[in-house]
Amino acid sequence: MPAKKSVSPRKPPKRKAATPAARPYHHGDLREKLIAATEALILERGVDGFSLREVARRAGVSPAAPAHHFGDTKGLLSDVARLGFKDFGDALLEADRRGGNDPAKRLDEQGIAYVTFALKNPARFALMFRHDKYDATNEALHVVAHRAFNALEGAIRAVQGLAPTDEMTEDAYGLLLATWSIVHGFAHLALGGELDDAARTRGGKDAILKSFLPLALKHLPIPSPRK
Amino acid sequence: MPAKKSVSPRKPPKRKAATPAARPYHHGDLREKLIAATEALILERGVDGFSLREVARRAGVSPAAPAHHFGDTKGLLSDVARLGFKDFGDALLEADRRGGNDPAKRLDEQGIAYVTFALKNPARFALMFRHDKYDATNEALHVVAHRAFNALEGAIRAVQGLAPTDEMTEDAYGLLLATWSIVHGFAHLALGGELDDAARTRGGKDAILKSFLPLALKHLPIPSPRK
DNA sequence: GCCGCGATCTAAACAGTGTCAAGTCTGAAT
DNA sequence: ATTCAGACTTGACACTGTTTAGATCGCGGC
Repeated sequence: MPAKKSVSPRKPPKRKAATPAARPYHHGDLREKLIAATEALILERGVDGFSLREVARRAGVSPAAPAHHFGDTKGLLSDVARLGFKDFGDALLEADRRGGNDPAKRLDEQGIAYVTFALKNPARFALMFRHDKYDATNEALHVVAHRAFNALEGAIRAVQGLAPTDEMTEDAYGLLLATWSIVHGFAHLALGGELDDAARTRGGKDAILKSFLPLALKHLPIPSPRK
Repeated sequence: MPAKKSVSPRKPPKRKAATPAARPYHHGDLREKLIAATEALILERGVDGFSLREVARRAGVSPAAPAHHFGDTKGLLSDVARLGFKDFGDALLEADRRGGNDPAKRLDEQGIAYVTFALKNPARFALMFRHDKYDATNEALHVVAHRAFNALEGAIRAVQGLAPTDEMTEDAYGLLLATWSIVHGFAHLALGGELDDAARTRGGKDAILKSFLPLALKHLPIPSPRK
């Protein structure tokens, strides 16, 4: 880094350099760059290994630069979490679509998609459910999070034969809780490494998704489309 | 703090103060004091709000004092987690005992105990499943953690009619996964505040434990003793 | 043409963190 | 009585997030 600068003692104060975007003071895409750097960093070091200064360092700006775009650390992480919830909701809705007209299949596909997303995007998923790390009052975030949740509730309603406007019955709510709990818990156990020992003895690397998850989901009393 | 010291310019180097344990340099119970302070602190500020210096401050010692008893921060948190797993295992085994000879009741009681422990000891529970916060290679910790897990597996075996020496069938392992996932997921959702909105509209403060949890557990296909 | 101006970024500082190296104190055994 | 190992303190270092003041850029209005 310093090698580059040592050539010219100070940046030549010419009005315009030969190349238009040689070393722009404004580089314009800093916001996106910071978000990308954040996602890479939490993937490498985990949510708690995140450091605002390290992100700024990777983006090639000063430690105070991110503040202008995101306010503070929580602001940046809120935006990353928001993007995570967006993709998460997309994945669930896509799975729901795959279920077609079969309510049980819709639910089954969503359950698989829920856990799959968590395992394919461990850092984002971990961040998304670490409420202390981002701003809970962020409205845009709340919207996409609710959208993802509603995908699940929609399938539950279909399974129970409820119209979207019907009030949730106790039984329907219980099933919603059970389903959400089981996929959420499975994702947490898998991400926490709690299933690694078992995976080592009972099949290969991806036994968790391919074998364990269906095994567990089979025990939810939904008329299973896949037996 | 300084007010106390300003009275005497320096501690009088008398051999023995009038009161034997007036301001002992060694106070002997620092280890326990640090653990207690840690549990209080993570309860107040969450696992991430923990600070080794703050704990030392509360125990009335210098920032470097804990190092001698626990090595580093992870050492201290490992011990706190270990104690948590000890009590957790106790709670599960006690619930198992309450189940008597009814395998389904044993499992049901353990499920309730699992979530109840999490909600009554939110900070400890959160720490216990934050593997990055403590030393994973800690042997004593691994022992008590495994003990808690075995309580659950024991009930599953009983439900499936397997002897303790029998190999777990696929179905039994699936049920174990499903049960663990559902209680673990439920606990995480509840602790994350994910159920608070629903709890507000569907019953009072403790609707989560008294209403939601049985509602969810009912959907596990175990011959329920309480129907 | 240029000039100001808001947006963007830097530099320096502050309070806080965990950990380490040295040094000081203490209680007890020798 | 002196030694001595353990318990603890002191001071330092490198790191963190955030704030303040100032430098720089690009663009719209004159």
